[in-house]
Amino acid sequence: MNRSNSGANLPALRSHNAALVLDLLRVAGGAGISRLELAERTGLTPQAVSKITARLRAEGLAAEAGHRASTGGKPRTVLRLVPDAGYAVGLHLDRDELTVVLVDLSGAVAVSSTAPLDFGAPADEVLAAATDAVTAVRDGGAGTGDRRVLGVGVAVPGSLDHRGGVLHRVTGFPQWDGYPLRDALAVRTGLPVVVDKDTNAAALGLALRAAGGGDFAYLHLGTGLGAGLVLGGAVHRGARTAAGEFGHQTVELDGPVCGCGGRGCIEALCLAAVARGDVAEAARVLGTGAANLVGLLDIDRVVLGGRTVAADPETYVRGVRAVVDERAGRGGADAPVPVVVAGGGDRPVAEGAAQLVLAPLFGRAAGADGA
Amino acid sequence: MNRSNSGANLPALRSHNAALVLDLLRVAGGAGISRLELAERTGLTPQAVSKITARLRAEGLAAEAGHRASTGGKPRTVLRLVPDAGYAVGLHLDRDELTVVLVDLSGAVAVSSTAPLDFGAPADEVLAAATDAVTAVRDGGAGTGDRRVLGVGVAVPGSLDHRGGVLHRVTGFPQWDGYPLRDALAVRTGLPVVVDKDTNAAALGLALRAAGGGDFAYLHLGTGLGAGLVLGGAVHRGARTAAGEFGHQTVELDGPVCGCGGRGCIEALCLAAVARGDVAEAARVLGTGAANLVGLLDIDRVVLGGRTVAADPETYVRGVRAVVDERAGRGGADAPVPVVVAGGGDRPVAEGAAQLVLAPLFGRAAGADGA
DNA sequence: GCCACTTAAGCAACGCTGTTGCCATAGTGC
DNA sequence: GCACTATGGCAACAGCGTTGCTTAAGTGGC
Repeated sequence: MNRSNSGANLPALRSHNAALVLDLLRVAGGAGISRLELAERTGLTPQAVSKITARLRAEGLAAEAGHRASTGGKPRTVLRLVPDAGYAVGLHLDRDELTVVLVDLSGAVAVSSTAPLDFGAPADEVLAAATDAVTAVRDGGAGTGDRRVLGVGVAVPGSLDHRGGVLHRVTGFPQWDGYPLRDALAVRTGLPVVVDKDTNAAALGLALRAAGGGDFAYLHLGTGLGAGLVLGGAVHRGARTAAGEFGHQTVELDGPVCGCGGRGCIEALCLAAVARGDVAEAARVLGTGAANLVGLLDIDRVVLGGRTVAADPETYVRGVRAVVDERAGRGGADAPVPVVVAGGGDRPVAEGAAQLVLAPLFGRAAGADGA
Repeated sequence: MNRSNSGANLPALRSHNAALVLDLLRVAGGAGISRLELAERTGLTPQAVSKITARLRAEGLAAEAGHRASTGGKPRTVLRLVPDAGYAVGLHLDRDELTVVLVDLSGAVAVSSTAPLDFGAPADEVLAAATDAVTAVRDGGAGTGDRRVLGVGVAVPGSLDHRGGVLHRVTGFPQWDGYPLRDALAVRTGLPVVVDKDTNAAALGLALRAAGGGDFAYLHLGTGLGAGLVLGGAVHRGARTAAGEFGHQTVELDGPVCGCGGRGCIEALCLAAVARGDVAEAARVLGTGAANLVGLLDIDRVVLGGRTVAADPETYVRGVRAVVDERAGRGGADAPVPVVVAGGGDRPVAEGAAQLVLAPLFGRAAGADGA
């Protein structure tokens, strides 16, 4: 088990194992997975897996889906996740745009929409727009009978308190400082709400597309430069939800002054290169930060995103990969760390926000740090 | 529970809760802790705590130690860890020196010794010296009746594979590349052996002196510059035990060439400043890296160590603290991140190595990453 | 000095967990 | 058609924390 500070009883044991199985079903996707594979992966006995999957089937979360070819005996029964057993709303509040998605348990987007937003408007107006967007996707799309919506995940720019769901100051929008977004939206929608930084949401969503507990970094280059970290399968937030402050790391001692008051911040250098059209240099600077990160945390995979990257993804991937590979080569690493770009424009953030709600179901809630 | 990839059964549940209680007893130290406090901290019922502590007492790991003052009813019985219920050997193999310690469950050093070592000598010779040192501390000291030694933790410089206990190349000592140190020493001593990087060991040992699952960084400045990270109470190693590569992060784009082949590595800049006697500049450079780290991971506490730091601890602490505080102030953090220096010269590494053996007892084994 | 009250800790019964031993089911191959 | 193999469920079981109640050990009022 883990190093969480709380004791475990039988219900906790049960939900831990159920989450584990559910996560394996999720990762298996449409292909499904058999009971014996589940037993091997979890270390539980086949009988225990049978009991657990029976419960999941009774709850409607899992279903049998055909059989594998026999290997000399009774063929294995394939189980898969029932995607529409639950949904989550993902809401991305950006500075000028609102994106909302409805995703099912498998992570597939059922409904999605985008609208302009003035994040600088009074809180009530923004909240009303957000509430309307949530209501719209809950009722939208075809076959909208009785969808079980588990909650709303909200991704916002800037720093905040994840535990309390309270925003801190967002650069350029001081009126949000101290605003209890989680509780306010929970009252309006009648749903549980989780709030997190946009980069954390994106990182979670992108990390969940792959299996396992690998360590993962998402680097977002848009109007600013930030990072989301997923360590051991869960978002690493730190005690104050302040982790991921990637843009203001110093990569040039006594370098040019940054808007934050520091000197030689990677964000300032990167954005300056972008501003003068030197994409290759921006990618090299970004790659330097990525290489620092990979070396420091032994990250397994780096994903780039954000509008600026989306404008010229190949140059950024090539530039970042070059720096990361070169550094890794010096360290004697065997396999290079993959560097890829996130697809889908800004939607990964909204999808990741929805995953903030779903992740606990799959045992991927953060540990002692940011739960 | 956690996001480990393995299922949990009743014995796992039991040992999880036992470890949790044991960790609270360890942190409480000589002051002890009552059953009801344990119940509050763990979230378990008082009755469950009674059962768990009864088992621990039966195994000799815990004992009753007096009573608290009454608050109107039966006074609480204080429980404490029995330190000599188990010991661990910590071995620090450095480039020119061998340090060995015997610590008890509470982390107190019972026996300790240091001897010169030629790490460049043939492996057999080094191993023989290490084995002798282990044997000496097992039998050394007073009242050496029947100490239960749980294992040997070994800290070595340079990169390695923690899982397999195999060394990679150590700068300047290529003959160790691929050497199966763990198994070799396990055979010679007849004890379980755990191998880790010196910085990781030091970080673990220093982090365990405080309670809780805070995120902690140890920065070691000696012949090189490295870091050990403790996230959520356990060492963060990454999938390849490569995390903590702090010294070769770039803090000056196109800066001076470093021995690693890169440019502007923090290690090169820091050591260059040390070489020309500019301790304040070295501290500033180190502080820049520390601030990068604190911002990226939302680290709670930074500890400095290593011979170079030990030569002028106050200047380093002051310099690093200045940079970290200044950066934190810009980010709007409330409380400054403490920056302190590790006491005890090189012994923290050996003590931490011993904690590599003890940590699992207290539920602080690494998670999916490096277990 | 006695009694009422409060708090701590243990005993016994209980519900629920995963495990074990055994059996039914459903295929393959001779 | 039979022997064999692998899958998966049924039933009994040991062990976990929980619940309800009892006993132990103090304080404070009268």
